Amino acid sequence: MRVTKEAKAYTNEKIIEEASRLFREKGIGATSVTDIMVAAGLTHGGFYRHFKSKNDLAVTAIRKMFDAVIIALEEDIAKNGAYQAVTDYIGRYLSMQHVANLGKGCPIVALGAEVGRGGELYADVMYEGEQKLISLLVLGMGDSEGRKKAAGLLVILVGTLVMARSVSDKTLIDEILSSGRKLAHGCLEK
Amino acid sequence: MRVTKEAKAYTNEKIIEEASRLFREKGIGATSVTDIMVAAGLTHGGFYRHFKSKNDLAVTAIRKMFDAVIIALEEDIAKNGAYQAVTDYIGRYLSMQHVANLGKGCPIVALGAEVGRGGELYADVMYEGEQKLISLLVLGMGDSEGRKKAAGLLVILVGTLVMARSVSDKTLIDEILSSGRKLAHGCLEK
DNA sequence: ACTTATAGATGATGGTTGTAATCTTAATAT
DNA sequence: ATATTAAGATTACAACCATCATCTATAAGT
Repeated sequence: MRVTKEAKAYTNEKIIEEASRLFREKGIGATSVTDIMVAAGLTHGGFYRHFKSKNDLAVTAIRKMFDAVIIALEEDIAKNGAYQAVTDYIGRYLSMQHVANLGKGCPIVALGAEVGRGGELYADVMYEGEQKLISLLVLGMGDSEGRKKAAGLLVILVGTLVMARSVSDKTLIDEILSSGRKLAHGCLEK
Repeated sequence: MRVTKEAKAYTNEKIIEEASRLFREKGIGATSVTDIMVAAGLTHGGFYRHFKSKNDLAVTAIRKMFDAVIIALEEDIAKNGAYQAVTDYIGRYLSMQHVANLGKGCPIVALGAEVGRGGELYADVMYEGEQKLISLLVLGMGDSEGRKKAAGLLVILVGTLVMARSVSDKTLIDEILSSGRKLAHGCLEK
């Protein structure tokens, strides 16, 4: 049964949305096309009317994940100024909620290792997203050598979250997070 | 055909060895039992004479990966002193070779995200390995608050490598690595 | 020497995977 | 109003997957 253009556009967005949640929750390889379509309330058959392949969707979904982070950060910068926005960002990033909420979390942490194995397939989207994110973080840094320092901040955030998620003891997670926060705030000084 | 005890022990070790390479190269989920057994020069059937399940092997293999790092670091400490050994470790960790050589690299970077999704399955081995590694890194740190600083150093190493591997442009990788090195050496001061 | 235990090979299990063909139905284009 | 197009459902595919049962040949225990 054919549907309206609007309905198709809605479906398309829904697929991307569910995919970007599932990919982060379970990994790209461990998420099947059927998983995604069922989550979107459809059967698997219609998938290829929307995307050329699962990899095609994955690239689109990763771009979407970065966009969400970037738009939220931009808005916060516009509202509260860059320094406050980046400080907030650190707080959110290195929170227990971010450790637990795989599906909405940072794509670098969730997918970095997996896309690193995929050769050139995902390198471009990751590069683009990371660069845009760093550009925004720069605005909140002290100043000189801002870009290098911002990249350093992102490295600390990513490393902390990967390590926090790799263990399960809450007390230990707290320790890792607080250690990461200290390092991260050190990046903002001067 | 039954084989000698020695032959079985050799096979057992070979399976673990090939698995720890393949798991890091392709991920645990993307590596099949058959992949591992073929790499070890056998067919898939004998696998369950050695391990109760694929997950059982994965836990063993992860422990082995950490052990290799830890033993090498201990030896370097014994030979050249802790400060020099940790400095060397940073150099090796944040090298182009480590970015490229997935199969022999740091298990936290290669598997951190994937085991983070596996619930309690792998949390203990990861915890153990990370703690032992941090204990050794402490020896090379300035002194006071050594453990917290060592954890911070490991966070920086992990974050840098995850990011470096997520992109493919050599120049960019170099930039990320050099930025990580600067941060890492900053941890050693004072 | 003879029995038993078992490492590894072969083959089957029931399941899942990404992708493609075909069908149905209703939205568009004419 | 009719013809065409295409979104999504159904079904089919060939290829995998982890695990298990069975077979074999031989090492280990007696």
